Amino acid sequence: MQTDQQSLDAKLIDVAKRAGCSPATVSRVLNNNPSVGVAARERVLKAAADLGYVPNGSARALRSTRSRLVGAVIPTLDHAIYATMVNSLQARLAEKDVSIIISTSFYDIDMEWEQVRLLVERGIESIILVGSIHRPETIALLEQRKIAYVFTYTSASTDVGAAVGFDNEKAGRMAARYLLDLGHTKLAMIAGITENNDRAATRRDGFVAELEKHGIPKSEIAVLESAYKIEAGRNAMKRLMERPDRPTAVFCGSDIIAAGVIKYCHENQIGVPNDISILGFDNLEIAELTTPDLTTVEVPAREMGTLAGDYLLATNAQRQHMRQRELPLRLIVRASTAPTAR
Amino acid sequence: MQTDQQSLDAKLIDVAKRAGCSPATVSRVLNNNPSVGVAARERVLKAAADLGYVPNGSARALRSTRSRLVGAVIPTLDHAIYATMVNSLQARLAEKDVSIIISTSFYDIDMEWEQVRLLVERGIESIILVGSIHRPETIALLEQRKIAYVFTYTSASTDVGAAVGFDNEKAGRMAARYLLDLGHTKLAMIAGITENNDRAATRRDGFVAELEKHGIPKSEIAVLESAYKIEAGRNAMKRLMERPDRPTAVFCGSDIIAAGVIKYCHENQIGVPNDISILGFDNLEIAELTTPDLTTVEVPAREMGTLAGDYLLATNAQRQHMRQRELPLRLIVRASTAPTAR
DNA sequence: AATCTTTGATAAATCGTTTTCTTTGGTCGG
DNA sequence: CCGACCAAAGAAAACGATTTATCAAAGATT
Repeated sequence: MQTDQQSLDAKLIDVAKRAGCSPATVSRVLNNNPSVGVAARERVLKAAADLGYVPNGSARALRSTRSRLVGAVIPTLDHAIYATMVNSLQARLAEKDVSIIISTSFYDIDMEWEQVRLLVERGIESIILVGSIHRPETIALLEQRKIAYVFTYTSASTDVGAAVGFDNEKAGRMAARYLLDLGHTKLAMIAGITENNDRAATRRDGFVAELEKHGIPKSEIAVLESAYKIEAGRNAMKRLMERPDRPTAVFCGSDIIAAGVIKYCHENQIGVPNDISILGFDNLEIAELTTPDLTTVEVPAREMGTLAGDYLLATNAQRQHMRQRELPLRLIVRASTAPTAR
Repeated sequence: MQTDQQSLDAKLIDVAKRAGCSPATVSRVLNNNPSVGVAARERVLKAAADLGYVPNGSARALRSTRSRLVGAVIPTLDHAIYATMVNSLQARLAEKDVSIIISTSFYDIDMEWEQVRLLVERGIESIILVGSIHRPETIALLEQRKIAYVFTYTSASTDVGAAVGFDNEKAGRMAARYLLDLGHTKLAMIAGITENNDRAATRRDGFVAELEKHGIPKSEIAVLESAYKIEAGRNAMKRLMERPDRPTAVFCGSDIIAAGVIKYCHENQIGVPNDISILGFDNLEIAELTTPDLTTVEVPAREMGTLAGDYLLATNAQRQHMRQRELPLRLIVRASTAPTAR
C-alpha cells in the first residue's frame, strides 16, 4: 500500500489533484500565464513544492516546441580561447534558465556536421559555431529547421547567418604593421593549423598581404604551421631556425605557440627580443608567464561568449539588428618585441 | 499547392508512408530492432534519407524514457583542469552519441543545486559532479529519480554514489613528504579557496597533518588562500613574504597560483629554488612555462574525464563494479624545488 | 433588469515517437 | 495434412505536458 506520495515521481496531474484544480491551471501557473487567480496560483505552487514536482522537459518540449536548449559546437575545450568563450556563454544562458549542449569537432567540419545533426535531433532552438567555413549541409539543415545560428571568432557572416567576432584579416594586418613599424623587414609567421580553420588561414593571409603591400615579397616571408601546443610551437621554431635566412621577428598564430617559440629561444641562447621579436595572438593568461612577457593581440573571447549568448536568447525580431558584430582588437605591448638594432 | 516534401519537416509517419509500411516498422528500423525484414529495412532507410528525416528527440525521450543526455556541473570552464576533464568526457560520450549538458556553479553548492534541478528537468540520465560536498537536496533528488551520479576530483564516494578521482589528503601528504625529504623545515602553503571546496581543503589538511606528524607544529606552518589566478597567487605570496618568519618552501594549491608566486619572486629578487622552493599542483601545460620549470603534482584530469564517461555510459549492473576509482598521483620533479642549503 | 464583457477555470485534442498487443502468413514436425 | 510455432508487420495505446476551444460566474453597461 503506497501512501507516501513524495517517493513517487509526481506528474503535473498529481499536482492538479492535490491543488484541487485542472491540469491546465497547473500548467498555466508553471508558465507564468497571467490568467489565473492568485488563490489558485498559491495552492498550485504549494502542491508542487509539497510533491517535489519536477516538470518533464521532454513532454514540455514536445508539446510547446520550445526546448530551452541551445547547442555549441567548438573545435575543442582543451584550448583556453574556446573554454573561456564557452564559459561566459554558459553563464549568460544560465541567467535565463537555458541549457547548453556542447560538443567538440576537433577542427573537422565533417565531424561538425554530424554533431549539428545530433544537436538538431535533441531539439536545440539555436546554435553557436566557430568560424565561417562549414559544410553546406550543415547550414542547409539549420536554415530548413529555422534554427538560429551564429558564427564566432569571425565577423564574416553569410548572407543569412549571424556573426559575432572580429576581422581575422585585419588582425593579421595589424600584427604585420606593428612589426614593420618596429623596423623589421625579415619576418616569419608560425600559424596554427590552417586546414579547415578559416580564422587561422585568414590571419596568415592578412599578415602576408600587409607585408607585401609594404614591399616585402611573399617569397621572403617564411610561413610555417604548428599545432596549438607549446611543444609543437617549439618544434616549429626549430624548423624555422634551421633555415638559411633567419627572421628578426616572428608572428605566432597563438600565445601557446609563441610560448613554445620563446622556450626554444631560451634553450638556444637566442635573445628575446634582442635577437628576435616574438608576437603572439589571443592574450591568454600565459602571456604574462613567458620570460620576457609576451606582446600579443588580444582576442575578446569572454565578450564574444556573452554577445553570442545574447544573440541566441534574442527573439527573431531582435536578431535582425544583431546580425553582424565586429569587436575591436587590441595590441597588448609587453616585452617580447623591440625595434630592430640599427 | 505543396509538392516539395523536402521543404517540410518530415515526421516518422511521413517516412512510413513513403516506405509503404507502418510507423511501428519505421521506429523499429531506426532503433535497430532486429525483427524487421531486410527489404523493409532498406525501403525505410531510403525513405528517411530522401526526406531528410530527423527524429524528434523530445518525443522519443518522452515515450522511451531514454534521453541520451547526461549532465555535468563543474565549478568553471575557465580553469584548464576542469576544461580538460570535460573535454575528454565529452569525447568519450560522443562515441556513443550521447550529448552532454554543461553548467557551471562557480564553486557554489547552492547554485549547483539549482543547476542540478534544471538538468533533471531536462531529462538527463546521469550526471557528473565535482568534489564530494553537495547539498543533501541535490543527492536526494538524484537518488529519488534514480539518476546515476559520479563525483570527480575525489575518491571519497558516499555510501551510495560513485567517485572517480584521487585521494586529496594523500596528495597533500605527498607534497609535504617531498619537501621534508629535501630538508625543508620552514614551510608554507598557499591553498586555493577552501570554502565550499572540499578538495582544496582536504589537500591542505593532508599537507599540514603530514608536517605535524614529522614534528613541525601547526603554529609554525603559514597557510594562506588565493583565488585560481596568476595575479591572486602573486598577491598571496606578497602577503606571505611580509610576515616575519619566511619559509624556505611553499606548496601551492594550483600551478596557476604557483606561477603567480614565482612571478613575485622574480620581481623581488628571490631566487627559485635557491632562496625558496616552489611546489605546484595539477601539472598544467603552464608548468613548463615558468622559469624555472615548475615541480608539481600531476592530476589525471584527462583520464578522470574518460573514466567518468565510462561510468555514465555503463548499465546499472556494470556500475556496481565501478563505484570507487582511485587514480594514482605522480610527482613531476622539475626545477623549482631544491634541497635546503646546509 | 437584461445584456454584454471580462475573468478564471475546465475538458479534450494534440505533439511525435515507442511499445504492447494482435494479426498474418509461412514453415516445420509428427 | 494439420496444428503449433515463429517471424515480420500492423493497430492502437501511451508517454506527460501545452493549448485550443468552451463555459460558468461575476462585473460592467445600458
